[in-house]
Amino acid sequence: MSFVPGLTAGQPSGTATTDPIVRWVHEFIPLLSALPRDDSLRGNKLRRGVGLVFPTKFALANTSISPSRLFSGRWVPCTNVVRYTLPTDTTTVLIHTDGACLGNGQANPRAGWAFWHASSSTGDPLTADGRLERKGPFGDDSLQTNNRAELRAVIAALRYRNWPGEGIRTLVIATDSAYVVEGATTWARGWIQNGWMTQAGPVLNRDLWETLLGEVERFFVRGMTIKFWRIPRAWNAVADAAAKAAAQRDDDALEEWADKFGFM
Amino acid sequence: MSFVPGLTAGQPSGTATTDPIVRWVHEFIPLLSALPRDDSLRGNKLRRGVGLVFPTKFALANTSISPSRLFSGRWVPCTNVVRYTLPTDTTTVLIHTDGACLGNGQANPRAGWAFWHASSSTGDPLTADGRLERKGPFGDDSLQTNNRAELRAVIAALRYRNWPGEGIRTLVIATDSAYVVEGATTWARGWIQNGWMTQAGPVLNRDLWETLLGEVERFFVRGMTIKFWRIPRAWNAVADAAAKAAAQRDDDALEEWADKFGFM
RNA sequence: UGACACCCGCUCGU
DNA sequence: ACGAGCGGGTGTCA
Repeated sequence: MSFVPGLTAGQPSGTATTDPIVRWVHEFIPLLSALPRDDSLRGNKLRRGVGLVFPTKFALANTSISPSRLFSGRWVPCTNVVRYTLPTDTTTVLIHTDGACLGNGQANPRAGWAFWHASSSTGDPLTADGRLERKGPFGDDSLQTNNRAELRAVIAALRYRNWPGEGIRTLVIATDSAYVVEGATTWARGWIQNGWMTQAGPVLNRDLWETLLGEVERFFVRGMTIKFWRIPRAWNAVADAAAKAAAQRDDDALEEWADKFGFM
Repeated sequence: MSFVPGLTAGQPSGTATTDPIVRWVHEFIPLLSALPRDDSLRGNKLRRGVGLVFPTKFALANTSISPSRLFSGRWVPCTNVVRYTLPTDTTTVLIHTDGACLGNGQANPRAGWAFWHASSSTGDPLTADGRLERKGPFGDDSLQTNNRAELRAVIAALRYRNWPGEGIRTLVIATDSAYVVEGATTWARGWIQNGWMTQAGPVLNRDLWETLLGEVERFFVRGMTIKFWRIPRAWNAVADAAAKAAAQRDDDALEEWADKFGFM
């Protein structure tokens, strides 16, 4: 998690220090005062992110070490599932996301999303999935595209459960989409500063980007952090298969945005 | 047979005419002046095509009419074989080609090619076949793949005999490989214009594509035209069986490219 | 220009 | 059921 540059820019450069406590105060106090006064950060209502805080890249992401080697299954009693956590820090949980769009860019595209968040006690992967809705989270008509599906998968994962309520302090989102990872961790800063413009015009899928940032902020004030990990496609087979299957399902795409909450 | 766009672009659009003679002059004169000055088009030496002329798709290729219904066997005295020609035009001859590659993409692939060009007077199909060489026509090391085998089959068929010498004016190559048909009739134009690049990098099997185009040009100046027909796999059983058998033969693949010329 | 996805099609195979 | 060999395209950004 890193902070929006504008909020910390006021700190005189002469006061630079390596004391982590001092750094924390300098970074955190202005951030708290910038929190929205309304209650949009409470509850689980959809909200647009304001650039308060941005996700970062998963630091342990290495050249060739796969998620399955870095994270290990750990049985979670209250939910009765096996989540994948760091052996050194069981409050850091891994989720794989993926989007699919059959006929992407063609006449009748069908987009679907999925994420893999746990395994059953018998070892079967537990996934959630769905068709991409015809409307965005704020009611905008939208197209069925691969990139919207990738973004939708992440938002679905973030909104699936009250993750901090499970004691999770860091959620690692593993995806093969550089669009998602770079957008959330790098490009979003610039977009917020320049009014959501790109070289070629307005940023596309802005509604989903803002929703994603909104979720990150909602979790931030509850002490949970979001990290992104760009993984090779070959490491994302479970979520990939689920997303393809969801896109293929014969039921038509829902008209309106519809959150899917996990049991409990 | 169609002409390279750049060579006819000089014709003022105002002179458009439907007179076939005039059209022929406009198209053919610049083409002739673009012919290579050297003698690379004479004899039967291997040469790289330069984009002078491209094969086209067989126009009579229809939804569901099979080669065996469209072409009929016709005894050719001087060679003592039965060739398959159009009843309405016995100078148009049909050849089936196919490539095979056992263990394609695996550790030790074995590629072979075959074509079916005639039948004996007793009705047995006459085919030619071989293993794919380890080196390309210009000496490049190359892999044993299905697509190289498909291309090799076409080149082998074209170089098998002095076809125009038999009075043939159109050679129809029937293959189940869309890679071969689209590549030769559609994609090759673009490749020549942009330096043999594709979205993902250099065009693969360029040596074989250039050789194929070279043969087309060699025949063009002798008044013979090459047409391609994409047929379903089920219609290519004879060539398929021969190609598989050639790939399976225990003799190792030849190191160097080796043309096979038919008897006579 | 580059990158990562998402596909569509045909073949070749295990 | 799985994979590779090949091409065409769009979705998106820097």
